[in-house]
Amino acid sequence: MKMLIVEDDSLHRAYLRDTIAAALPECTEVIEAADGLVGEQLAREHKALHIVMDLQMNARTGIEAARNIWRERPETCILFWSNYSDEAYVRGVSRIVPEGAAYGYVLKSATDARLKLALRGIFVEGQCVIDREVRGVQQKSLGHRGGFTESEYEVLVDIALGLTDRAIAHRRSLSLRSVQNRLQQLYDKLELYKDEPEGQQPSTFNLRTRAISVALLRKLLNANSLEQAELELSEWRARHQ
Amino acid sequence: MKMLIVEDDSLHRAYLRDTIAAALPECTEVIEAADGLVGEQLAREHKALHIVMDLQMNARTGIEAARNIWRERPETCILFWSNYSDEAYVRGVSRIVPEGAAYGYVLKSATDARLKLALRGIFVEGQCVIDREVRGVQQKSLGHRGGFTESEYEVLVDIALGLTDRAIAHRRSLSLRSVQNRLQQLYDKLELYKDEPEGQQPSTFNLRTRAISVALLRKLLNANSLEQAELELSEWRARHQ
DNA sequence: GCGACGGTTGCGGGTTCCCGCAAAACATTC
DNA sequence: GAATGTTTTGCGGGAACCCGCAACCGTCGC
Repeated sequence: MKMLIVEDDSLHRAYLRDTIAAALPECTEVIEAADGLVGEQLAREHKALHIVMDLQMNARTGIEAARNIWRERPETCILFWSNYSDEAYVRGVSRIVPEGAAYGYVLKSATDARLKLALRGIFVEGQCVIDREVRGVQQKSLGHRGGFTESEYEVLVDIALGLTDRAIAHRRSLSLRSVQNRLQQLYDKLELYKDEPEGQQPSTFNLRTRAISVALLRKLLNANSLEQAELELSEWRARHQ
Repeated sequence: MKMLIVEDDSLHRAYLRDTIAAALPECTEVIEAADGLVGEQLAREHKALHIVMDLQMNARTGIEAARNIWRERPETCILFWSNYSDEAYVRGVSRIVPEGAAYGYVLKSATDARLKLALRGIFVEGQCVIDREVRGVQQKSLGHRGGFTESEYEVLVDIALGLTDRAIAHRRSLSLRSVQNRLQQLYDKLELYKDEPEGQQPSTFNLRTRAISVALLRKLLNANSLEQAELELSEWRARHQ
């Protein structure tokens, strides 16, 4: 079995190497990459089918790298090993995992035992292994309890990119009014009206920017997801001269 | 010499412990904390005067913890050891370091040798040791080459929190128009007009939200600094019922 | 004293945004 | 097909925002 490690922190890389050696004696070869870009290349060269991947790297995000790798070889098994369980990450991952692929999402704060279990589960048994904390976030984002629909999430990203209503309408092929409706739903679900003072004085908050603010605080968005979205936006803008 | 380590990642904590033992043989006692909150408490209990501190922890940010510690004992020496050199962090740190205190800012990607040098420089010689990359950011933010003045930075934070012009004016004791002037300077310096298409068609970007977006992309702001600012805002709002 | 300069404030108009109201389009169910 | 619910769209008004213009201050240097 060949294993590829994609992780920018050398300490964590060393730890992974040791833990993999201990948990997977059948693993004969370990390759390492320090960022998503070379990770992608190595995966291609070595036709690696087993990958442990950090999210949050400079040259290329773990999510981007994984998407490209899965595009070429959808049967690849990938274990995402991250510090955070931000909804932005969880959403990003489940958006790209191909039909029936085995993958995992384990937090770096997990114990040795948890990580080893996940390694065996994914790479030997072909299971999906998702940490409890992560699972919680996943459920919330998909289930209807305060979760956001795909279209609401789309407009959230769009206003976070700084687009106007009109631009969003154009991009998503909607009428102006529909965009504004979605925004309203978004404002409702984010509970922007909660922390407004009671009185009738003009409100302290600009809803549009406040929405971005609380989305960031709630980890619905993060810097990485924004960067990604920015890329997609400029691609789109290039296509539509 | 007594040393306090405040760092949430156990691997990094172990690495620090080893490196400190190697670089500072005069260090007789090492205490550890896994987040800012207990870091603060331990600093108080042990009257620690030498601290290595991570930024970016859950319970309490390194910056908050350091501010509180320095408030009590301004002669404490603190080495900030962080993954990133975001302007938001650098600004946050230099905002709280007391007159004449010895401190350091070293990136986690630095080599062993660099870290050891910094440890001796700060804790033995009482120097300030700032990594080159960090220094670059610091200069830019203070020097006038595209840097932001304190007041521009203030309004940037305020709109990122989602405040209206009126609310900002109230908070900062300015007229409405002055706030809008500052916003305009901000928009200029962020070069929001750059990536607008030439034509006369209505612009694709909402300046106010776009400003937040590019500030995040440029690391002028990050999730931590926003959280912090959110706290200060709610304190302020409590004071003004 | 005086002109120059940067920062502040008021005014006004054009645009965008927020959102209630109601009609239309589509999907569900009986 | 009739009844019901959901989503989309247009209209319109009030508020907030962007910003040019002009007047008003304080601080310099001379």
